Order: sequence, then C-alpha cells, then structure tokens
Amino acid sequence: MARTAKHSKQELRDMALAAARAVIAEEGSRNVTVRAVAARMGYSVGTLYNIFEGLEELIAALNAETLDGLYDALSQAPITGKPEADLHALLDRYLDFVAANRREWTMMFDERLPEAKAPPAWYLEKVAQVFTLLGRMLQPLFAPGEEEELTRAVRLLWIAMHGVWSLDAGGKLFIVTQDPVEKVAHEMVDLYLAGLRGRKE
Amino acid sequence: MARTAKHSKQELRDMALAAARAVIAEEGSRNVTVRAVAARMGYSVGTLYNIFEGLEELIAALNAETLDGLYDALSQAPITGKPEADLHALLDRYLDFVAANRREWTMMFDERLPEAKAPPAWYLEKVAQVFTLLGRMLQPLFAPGEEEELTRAVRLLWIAMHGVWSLDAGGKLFIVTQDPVEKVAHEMVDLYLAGLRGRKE
DNA sequence: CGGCATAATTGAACGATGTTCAAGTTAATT
DNA sequence: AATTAACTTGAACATCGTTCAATTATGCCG
Repeated sequence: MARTAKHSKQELRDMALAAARAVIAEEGSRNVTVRAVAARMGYSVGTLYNIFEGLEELIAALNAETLDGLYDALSQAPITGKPEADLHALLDRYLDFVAANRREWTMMFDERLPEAKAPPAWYLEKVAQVFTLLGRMLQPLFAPGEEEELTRAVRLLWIAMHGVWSLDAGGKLFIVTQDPVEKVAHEMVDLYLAGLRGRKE
Repeated sequence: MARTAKHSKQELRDMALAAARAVIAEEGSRNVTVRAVAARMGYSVGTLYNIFEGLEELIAALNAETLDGLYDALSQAPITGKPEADLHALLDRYLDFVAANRREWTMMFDERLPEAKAPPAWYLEKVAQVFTLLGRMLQPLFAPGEEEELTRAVRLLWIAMHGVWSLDAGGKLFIVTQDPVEKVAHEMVDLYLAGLRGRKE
C-alpha cells in the first residue's frame, strides 16, 4: 500500500473512465459507484478522489467522452448543400449513435448529483462543436447576415430532437405514439424544415 | 408507540404529501427524504412505509398532484379559434405554472429511483387530456378529414415542447442557449406553426 | 367488565451510498 | 543514509431507503 506509481495520473484517469464504462455496460449506469469503479480498476476509493474531485467530476469526464464520440459520429456525415438530405442523413447517424450508446447517453441527462452548477468551458465548447455541424447544414436556408437566426434555428432543432430522444429513453414515447423513434425523429425534422422555409411570411 | 389512530389513512396520506411539499419549499427537492418527510409530519419512518410502498410511490403521488395542478391551469385557457394566439396563450399559462412550481415540476423529470416501469394509468389519462386540449387549438389549421394529420401534429408539438421542458427542468437548457425558457418555448411554437402552415404546399 | 386479537406505530438495524483523512509505503532528492 | 514528498490505502462518518420485531392502544367479543 504505497506510492508504487505504477500508473501516471493520466493513465489512472483513463483506467477510471474505462472502468466506469465497463460498469455501465455490465451493471447499468445506476451502479456507477465510487466503490464499483475503484474496485474494477484495481485501486481504492481514495485513489479515485486523488484523480477526480468526486463522483460528479468523474461522470462529467465520462460525459465529455460521450460527447466526443457523438461528434465523431456526426462529423462523418457528408454535406451536399441540400439541407433536407443532409439533415436526414445526419439524423440517422445521431440515432445510430444514441442507440449504440444508450446508457452513456442517458447519463448525460440524469442528474443524480446536486444542483445545476455552471458547466466548465470545455463542455460548452464541445456542445458548440456539434451545433456548428448543424449550422453548416442549415446554412443554405439562410441569407448572409442571418447568422443570428441560423444559430437560433440550430438550437431549436436540437431541443426538439432532445424531446424525441428523451421520451424514448424514458420509455415514454409509446405514450405519445406507436411509431418507432426513427420515424418520429424524421417527421420532426420534416416539420422543422417546413417551418424554416415558411418562416418568412 | 401505539395504535393511536389519530389520523385516518387518508389523512396521513395528505399529511405526508403536505410535509413533502414543505420540505421541497424549504430545503429543495433533493432533500425530500423519508426521514425528513416523516419528521415533518410528526411520525416515524415506519408509518410512511405503512402508507406508501416506498419513497418512489410517495413521489409519484406528489407528481400526480402536480400534474393535476398543471391541467387545471391549462384548461382555463380560452380557445378563440386562432391557433397562433391560442397556443401562445396556453404556453404562457404553462410557463407561469412551471415558474410558480419549479421545484415540484423538476421532480417529475428526475428519476432518482430505479428504472422505467410501466407508467400508471393516471399518467396516460392526464397526458391524453392535454392532447385533447392541444388538438382543439390546432383544429383550424386542418381541413375536415385530416384528423390523422392533426393528431400527428399534436404529438410532434408535444414532443418538441417536451424537449424544452425536460432540458429546462434538468437545469440543462442554459447549456444550449442563454435565452430564458419562455423565449425558447415561444420560438418553438412559432417555428412549429410556420411548419404547419407551410406544409400545405 | 375483562381479555384478546388486531391494527398502528416505533426505532433500531442493515446494507448501501459519497466523502474524508490519518496513517502507511515507496520513490526521489539531498 | 536520511529526509522529503508523493502516492495509496481503508477504516470511519454521515447520510440514504428499507425492513421488521417489539410495543402499545384500540375495538370487539364473551
């Protein structure tokens, strides 16, 4: 029990996140616990507190990686300049990613921890990255100089999509409709695009 | 320590819910704890478990009351036949209610407790109630015989608004935008209505 | 009127949780 | 070789939800 320094701080960080991910996969996100993560990475609870300020920060780091993963998945979507086609293609990637990382994605939104604190800057940047991606696709629908409206439109789309996903993740989408989440999401994009094209009148 | 039977089961239920509400108001929803509620109503933890199956059921009962309150607030909105005006007026009532019951409203969305179970019947009914309300407001936008599209439109609006609700309730809306929830919600309704009107072509 | 079954109520106990920190152990430096 | 500094530990603390044997008052029945 001592300073073996078997692993650097960075290694420990990675080990912890990997361990947390393993816990999520095998026991569910509900069991992502300081003790569970520590045990799985072969260290004690104290070491975890040496790396992270607390469980909250560990989960935040996990969410950061998840967000990076989403961005990687989305950024491979082609941009042809036709918003309809591009958005639907992007949506498919989003749906695939969320389906493949359902538990991790859920963690980003359940707050098992205290009250809302101000998110760190790097977190906001990652979100902004994704928004920029959306913005590039929607650009053809806006005239030069309408950047403000463009960003507002991007945010609304994101929020609306979050409504779809969040109902689905909570198993409550079927209360609203019998349609599968993919269909609902694409309908939402259609209605949204129709709104953008018709907004001038 | 005995069967004083000072209060009927119904009374105890009401006392518990009132106590829980007091805790929410004074200490925040995070402190709605079996012990805190029990202490505040002058009983022991055991008694609470005699009334409710557990904390989850207590919170569910609380949420039921909250949802009733929302419907009461919404159902007073007038229906003039102009969807734009009606929807925005309805939205204002919603926003007022949420502002006045922010902590209670938040509780409906954080599931601090186990996993998704089948939602109770009362929840489905109350959601359907709100759907009907929305449907009446949107009716002027649809020709007779388009009932199918009407209900689909209502669902999409509900889902999109849920995106706003759930992000705001989780304290995560400000990650997406700095605008207040009121502004975002109204913008969402505007875009949605533009989409409905523009879809006819 | 007395005894008894029953229901209501209690609070200690259990196994979790996140978090703290004194103590111990090793590596690096002097 | 001695000292310093960094690392690691795990027991301890205060919570949490939940359980349940024990205790007490009530209403009923003979």
